[in-house]
Amino acid sequence: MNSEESLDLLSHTLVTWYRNHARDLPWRRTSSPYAILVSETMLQQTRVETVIPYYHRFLDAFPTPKALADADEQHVLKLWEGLGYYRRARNLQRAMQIIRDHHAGSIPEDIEAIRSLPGVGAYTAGAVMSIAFNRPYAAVDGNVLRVMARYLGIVDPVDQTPTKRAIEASVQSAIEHSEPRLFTQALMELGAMICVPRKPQCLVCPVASGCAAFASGQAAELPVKTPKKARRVVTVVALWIERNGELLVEQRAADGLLANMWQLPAIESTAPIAMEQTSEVLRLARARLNQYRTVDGGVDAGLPMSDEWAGEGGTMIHESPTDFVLMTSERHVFTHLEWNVIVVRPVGYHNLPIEDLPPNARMVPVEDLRSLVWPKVYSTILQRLARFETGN
DNA sequence: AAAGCGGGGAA
DNA sequence: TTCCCAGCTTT
Repeated sequence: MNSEESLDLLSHTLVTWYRNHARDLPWRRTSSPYAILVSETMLQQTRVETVIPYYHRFLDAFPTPKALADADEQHVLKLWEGLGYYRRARNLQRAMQIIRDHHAGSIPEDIEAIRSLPGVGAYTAGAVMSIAFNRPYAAVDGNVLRVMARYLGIVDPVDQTPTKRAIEASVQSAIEHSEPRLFTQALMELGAMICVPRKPQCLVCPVASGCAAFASGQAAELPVKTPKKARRVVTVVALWIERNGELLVEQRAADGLLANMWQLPAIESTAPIAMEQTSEVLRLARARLNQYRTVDGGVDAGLPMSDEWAGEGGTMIHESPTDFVLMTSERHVFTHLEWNVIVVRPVGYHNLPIEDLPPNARMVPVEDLRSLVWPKVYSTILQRLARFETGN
């Protein structure tokens, strides 16, 4: 079988298999390009089972491009809370603002226009064109890279640009001889159900007869990927400062990790710190607390507190190494780094300048914490320390 | 080309 | 633990 014949087998046999084996997924029950774009965005680097409840809640709240474009960003993030890669949510909203302002409120049937939207790359553009509009544009995701690397017997690393381009060209060739809407989904369905990363089910694969890796017995060894860099470990010392039923919280910066989400006031140290190293944790906690104390002219770090701060018989925080109490700790692993969050409460310190907080900080009643948008690790911590529920 | 960007499920 | 998931953007 030559390569043209084997791609022809893919184009037809795979689609036939898909007609009989497709899972019943929510986004397969719609023809709305908007709903399909929402699903594709949520599905980036995220498993189908994880996405399903988010997909329903999100479309319920934002049923049209305009509804999403006009929404409050924190509302959008709230419905994305727990799903991760939060930039996707903000990009999707920006994209719908472009659709509202420049495309009369509907997703255009135009590959270039779709591809230019923020958060839409080659895969998502191809997916929307093929799935929503049934147009022959290749959509190559991680499933497809794996399936095609095996099917074509590609031993070069699939995460390298030249390899990926070659696979995209093959998929493009195949989809042009197929039913685009079905072909794109069939390829991914095969990757999800049969041609899985470990222990591929070649004996029930509908296209095994054309598969190079099956012929050579290499299926389980493909695809080849370049090794990933090790994660950094970061210690995060977070402050629990509660007064009159209100907790001091901060909104993170508008860019970077967990952008615009909320957290406890925290300080990071790139040097890994064992929990037993109390002195280093205390040093970080003091440094962070001092940032608040200097907001309205408090004392400098390391100096005794002024009379203004020593009121109510509060314990001076610099007097002893026992001026903070450990409340809890939580480890959280991201793709590229690892947080060890240590939550400490200052003891006997009651006079924070709550009338003069920096613009990103607030005192929030404990019962209202759930209305803010929290990263998973803080959601876990708040549930433990404040009987707090977000549903995530 | 490499790195940043979440969270969870499976082996 | 490690891998990787319907990836995109920035540097």
